Amino acid sequence: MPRVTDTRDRLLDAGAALFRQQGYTGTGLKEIAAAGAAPMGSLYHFFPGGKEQLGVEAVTRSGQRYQRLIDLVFDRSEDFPGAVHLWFRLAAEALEKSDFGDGCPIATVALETAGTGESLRAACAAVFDAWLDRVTEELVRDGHGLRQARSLASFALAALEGAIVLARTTRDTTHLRQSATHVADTIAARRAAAGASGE
Amino acid sequence: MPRVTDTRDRLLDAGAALFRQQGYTGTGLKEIAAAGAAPMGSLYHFFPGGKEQLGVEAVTRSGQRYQRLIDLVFDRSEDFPGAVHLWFRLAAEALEKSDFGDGCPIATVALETAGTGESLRAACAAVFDAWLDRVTEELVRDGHGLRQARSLASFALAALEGAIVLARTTRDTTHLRQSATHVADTIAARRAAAGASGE
DNA sequence: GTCTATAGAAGGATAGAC
DNA sequence: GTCTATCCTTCTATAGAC
Repeated sequence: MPRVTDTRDRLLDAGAALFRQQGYTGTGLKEIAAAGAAPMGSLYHFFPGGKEQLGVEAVTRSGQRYQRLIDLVFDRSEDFPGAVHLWFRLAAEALEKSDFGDGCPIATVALETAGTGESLRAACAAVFDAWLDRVTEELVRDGHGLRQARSLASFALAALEGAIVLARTTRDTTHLRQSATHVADTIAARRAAAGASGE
Repeated sequence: MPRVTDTRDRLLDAGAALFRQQGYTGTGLKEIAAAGAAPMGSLYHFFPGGKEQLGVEAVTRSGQRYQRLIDLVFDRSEDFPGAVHLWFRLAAEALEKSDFGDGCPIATVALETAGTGESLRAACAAVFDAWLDRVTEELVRDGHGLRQARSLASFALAALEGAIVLARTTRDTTHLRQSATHVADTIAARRAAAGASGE
């Protein structure tokens, strides 16, 4: 006996996966319904707000899931520079395993809907903010002042996002390894400087 | 008496602008024709390959135009760290002037078509490679070894692209200023280290 | 080369039986 | 809650007059 949320979850997962690979406008509701093994009627039963509602919920879900991966990265790393290397490496492996299909789960949707579609843009922004909060927290724990931690978190996430753009487009994960090195080195140097000047 | 290329150029410019703001799948050919003040018949007269051909040519054109802006940035800067600050600042100003509409002219299309649409993906990759070549050349001129210059170029472009993603999504150009500082500092430190160890 | 009209397919959204 | 059939719009693409 299926739980009432099974179909709904399948649709969200299918949507999240397709949005990640093809973007929001590039994915049709019929495609999502087919991938989620559900008829159109069920899709609109669970998401009366249509594509926009499903998009917002899928982005939010993707954001939460990816945040658990960030948690895992920090759990397994000694310090922040080590976490950066692991994080970027996992991103590179995800790309390689998926023939460069699985990049950032929300960046494509974020760019597509930054100008049109305010609700989706806001959902993507909330996800980025949550990730930045988590990374900032870890940098503070690693000895950085709050202000600098915020700045470095934005920098690290930006480098990751941009490296994924370059890697997917050129089909070359070298970009991720290169950015990882420079980001990790920069943050290590910053911490040394902060420590030296009296934290 | 209109030159034969006028209409064609207008369509390319209109397409490039719309793709930049809304992405490839989010922009319709009728929209491009209307923005270019041309009927559908003219669009297919100049672009018999349809949307894909127009997309490839628009991306290529955007890439060349943006490369001239990169040239200008380097012309006006004393050294590479200074160029980074100017470059990121111009990107921030473009976003602010356009209500966060004008980000990277090709990143959205690149992410949308990375998996589907090989010709567009290749066109975007060619643009990124050309930009990276130009930046690498400048880093070499600034005293970096070729290998390190390539790596730093990829890193700098990645940080810019990612910061634009964050800025457009959160509607906050702080991300661009923060990444600019860290990228400029990192490259300055690298150059000092390379210079000290005997280039 | 320019323009209108329209074909043919795909997309989002609904209705209504079960 | 599930599923099918269908409406309406939009999209890419083409035909054909001028």
